[in-house]
Amino acid sequence: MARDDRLERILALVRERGGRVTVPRRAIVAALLEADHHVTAEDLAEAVQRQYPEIHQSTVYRTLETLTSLGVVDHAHFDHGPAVYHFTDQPHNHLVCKRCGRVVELPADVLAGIRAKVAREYDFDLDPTHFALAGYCLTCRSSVDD
Amino acid sequence: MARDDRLERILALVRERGGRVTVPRRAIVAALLEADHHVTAEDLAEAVQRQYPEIHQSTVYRTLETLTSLGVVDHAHFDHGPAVYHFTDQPHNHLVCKRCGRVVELPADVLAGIRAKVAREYDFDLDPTHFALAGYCLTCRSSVDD
DNA sequence: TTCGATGCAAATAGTTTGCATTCTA
DNA sequence: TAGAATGCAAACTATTTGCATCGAA
Repeated sequence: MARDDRLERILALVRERGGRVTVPRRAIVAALLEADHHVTAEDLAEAVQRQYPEIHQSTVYRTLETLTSLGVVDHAHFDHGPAVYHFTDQPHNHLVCKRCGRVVELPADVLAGIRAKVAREYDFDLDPTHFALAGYCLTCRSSVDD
Repeated sequence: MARDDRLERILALVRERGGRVTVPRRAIVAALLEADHHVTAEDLAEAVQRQYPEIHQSTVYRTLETLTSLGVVDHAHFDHGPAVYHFTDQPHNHLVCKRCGRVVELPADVLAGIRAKVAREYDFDLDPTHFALAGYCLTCRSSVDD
């Protein structure tokens, strides 16, 4: 299946960079492929530990760091709370409600205009997906009372 | 001077809400008025402690929380590292370089268009100043090598 | 058989909380 | 003088690091 192909392709990248393909790395990448959405390092550790209980959280963090430097993985910050990891090939933004914490997804192209403008006028290459965008969802918006 | 007026106005707000005006609160608000720019809770604690060494960090956090719920103060998150506090009457965005950490300011109106669009199409009232926007500054952009 | 990766424990950074005490209103 | 705010210490969450050991290449 395509998922296995992706797994092998990523592991090959690791090798090409002089990295080693280990049981934990394979398991962590596989878990990320399976989750593939808004997972924290802790989520991943849990998933991986169902099969390999001895794999440590710090290994998960280190592997995610490695994958990040390979450009395969990136993370985003939601309001307070842990970072969430995702593959770099599906860029999208997150809107996080400051009141209820609900997360709304936003296709990356919605911010394309701003990105161009900021590049032009501020010499800054925006990666608008890195941080979530905060605000209030419709429900909480109407109940804001302060 | 105008700064003292602002101080008193803010403290009056605290009182109106049933809060109490104490020495620490006065000192913390004064310190924030003096700094008024990209200050962390720790910065504020330090500033305040030069005059009142016994004022504790946790009091600073609690006071900032109070001021936030009054709508006077807000904070923003830069890439990793502590939150920075500012008054709500000077909204602006921050662009933070993922490589060198440099912070570029962006007038709030640059994102006004997006804000309207997101409100219209996603029923979400964006507060784009809450999180910094990440990316690469011109200098680091040209030296990105991974 | 070397050196990169791991497991574990401990450190770290930023922030929050419980509780007895203090002091504003 | 009631109860809000404080100081202090301790807890907590997310993440990083040092180091001895293990195992992929």
